[in-house]
Amino acid sequence: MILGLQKDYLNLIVPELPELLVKRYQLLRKIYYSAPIGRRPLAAYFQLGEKVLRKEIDLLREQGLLTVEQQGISLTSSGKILVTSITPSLKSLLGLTSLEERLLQLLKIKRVMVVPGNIETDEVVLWEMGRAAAKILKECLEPEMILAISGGTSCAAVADMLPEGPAPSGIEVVPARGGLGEVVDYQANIIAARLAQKLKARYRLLHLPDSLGAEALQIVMRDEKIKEILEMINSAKVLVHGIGTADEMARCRNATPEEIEKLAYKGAVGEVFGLFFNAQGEIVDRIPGLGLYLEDMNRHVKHVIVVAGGRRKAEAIISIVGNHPHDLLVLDEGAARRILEIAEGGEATVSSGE
Amino acid sequence: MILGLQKDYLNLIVPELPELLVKRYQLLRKIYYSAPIGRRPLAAYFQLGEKVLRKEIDLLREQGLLTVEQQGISLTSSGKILVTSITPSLKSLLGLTSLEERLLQLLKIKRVMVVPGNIETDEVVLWEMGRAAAKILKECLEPEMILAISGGTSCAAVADMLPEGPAPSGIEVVPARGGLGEVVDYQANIIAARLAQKLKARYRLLHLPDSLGAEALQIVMRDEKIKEILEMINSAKVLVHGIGTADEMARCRNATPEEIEKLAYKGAVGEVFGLFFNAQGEIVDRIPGLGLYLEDMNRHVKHVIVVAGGRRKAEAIISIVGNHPHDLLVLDEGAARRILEIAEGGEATVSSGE
DNA sequence: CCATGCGGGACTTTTTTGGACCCATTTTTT
DNA sequence: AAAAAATGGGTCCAAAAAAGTCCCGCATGG
Repeated sequence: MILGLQKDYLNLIVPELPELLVKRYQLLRKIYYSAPIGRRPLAAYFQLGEKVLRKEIDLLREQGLLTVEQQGISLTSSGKILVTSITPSLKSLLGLTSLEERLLQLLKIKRVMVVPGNIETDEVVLWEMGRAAAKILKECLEPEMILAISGGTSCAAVADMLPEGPAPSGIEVVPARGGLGEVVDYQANIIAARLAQKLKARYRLLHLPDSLGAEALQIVMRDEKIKEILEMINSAKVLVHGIGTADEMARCRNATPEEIEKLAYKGAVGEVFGLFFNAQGEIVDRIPGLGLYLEDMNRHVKHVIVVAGGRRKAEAIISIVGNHPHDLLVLDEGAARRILEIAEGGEATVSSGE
Repeated sequence: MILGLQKDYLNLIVPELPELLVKRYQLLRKIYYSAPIGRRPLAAYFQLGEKVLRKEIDLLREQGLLTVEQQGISLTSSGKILVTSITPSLKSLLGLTSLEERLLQLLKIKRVMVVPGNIETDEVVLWEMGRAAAKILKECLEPEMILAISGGTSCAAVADMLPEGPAPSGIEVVPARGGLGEVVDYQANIIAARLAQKLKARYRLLHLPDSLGAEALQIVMRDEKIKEILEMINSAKVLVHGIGTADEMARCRNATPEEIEKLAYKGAVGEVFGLFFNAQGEIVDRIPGLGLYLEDMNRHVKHVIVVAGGRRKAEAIISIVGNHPHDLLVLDEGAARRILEIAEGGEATVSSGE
């Protein structure tokens, strides 16, 4: 057996380190986002016994990382600094850095960022992903840029976690797509507005009337204001979007059983902008609506930031990110590990339903 | 509280890490040097219960770091690699690296190396120090060099731990000093011979007859062979020596109680080459004998490697190393911490007898 | 050939852990 | 203003894990 990096030594000689580390890191992270929070809700959140959690809290309090007062548990300034600063070393210690490298060459993208944890079992991972993506987003911003953002909880997290502060001037934010009767699209508008507020930028929304017939779209498109926004969307320089799994998207738009079966037959695994992709990254179906055209996007866009988390999103991420030249992927550890499991088992093809 | 380096985060969030780490590291290190060794002698060595030690052994075995067979416990190849490779990261994790930096500027020397552990409670630390010093020594070697080495267990360890292998040609090894009726000087000769053998180099010894009168020294010095060796010693380019505490040296040479009292009165704290130094680094007494002259040494020598370990050697090290431009100091964690304790308590003066 | 020391297992005692409460107090809600 | 809920802290007790002790079969080395 050949020993690798320095960090691996630690895991060999103190194998209980990762467990201790992630347990306490998760704890601190949760408190960071939920402070002040009581012992009982915390224990319930992590499904731990009350005494077990109390012991951890006592330990961390003795380390000066948190204070426990009548109104609940909060982080001290040291604790806050730790939670925000430890991530890089934690990542390399947990092997997430090497995970990132493997993803980078597997998906052939320019940059990837794996956030520790699994969004499906720890909701703060969503905020962490949002924070990571927001940080990247800020780096991409330039004056007079048009920024398109889509809907979904992931994108909402990006907007939420973006720190309010100075930003390049003249930026305009638009939703990436206006759909028909979709809650998600409604959120896209809200998210765009919120993002613009954080960036102190202007924004334009794309409101389409509910339950519009597909043929009526042609008429709506002739509207000057709609046309203008559509042009803005398609000349966006930065695009932020999440990724949906095909089945969830179908269920969410109240599809009939036949429609769902049809989607499955076509091999749809992922959805983005109302477009359904199969495992090979080909479009196999679309939800009627207006917004981004993929061809235009590939021509004009400068940065595409994809945010997605959770093991069940793995196939969709492979399908979409692996087959399009996206700039940057922010995902969680759960999705990352699952992606590599799938890739190592059957090279980017959908298989092993777990 | 301001958080410092990355490593410190780990110690904050997993405060039990150092304990686990050093316990297992010491264990592996001991096995490394004593393999194959049984469970019971190991438990006795570390003063642990048999069951406690067994648990650690089981854990390390499951990690593939050691094998336990009928004839005892040994390290696997992974274990050996780990013990020899983990030292740097271990040192920075235990704060030894910052200890080194503080020593560097306190003693105003060029290079310092702190070996984890305390020689007084763990004898393998002596071998580790020897190995560290031997490594440095190898770096210093050049062809046609004269190498002087003194006596003592520390220097013996250096010679013992030096790996047999190719070395620059034409090197000659001499003992740094020939004393009168000293066991230590006898060792110096042996150590020089052993070192030369490891380096495949020539060596010259300085044998002086026992219990020679001080006045007889003058006569002996006129001997051609003795003179020749003395010249070699005083033109040595590399010098390796240990450090003795004044009281131990006095006791070891069977000094009378009056002599010991006299030494204490003069403020002697450390000894090297038969010269006694007070806390200010001044020579206050000397054991009759032949060998290195300090003045000559300072003029010709290129590298001086000092090896010393143990908390009780701290004062002596401060006295001697802190007041002479020695090149390199190899010491153990015990001595290092004690030195800084003393220095912080009373700035390089002898105080706080613990 | 025997004595010594080895690892491994079994048994018992001790310590630690973990779960379920209750309590006084503060904060929030009504 | 009063009641309701949530806070941290403390206690009791069962369960589990840890640790000390002893014994056994076996290889090795004198």
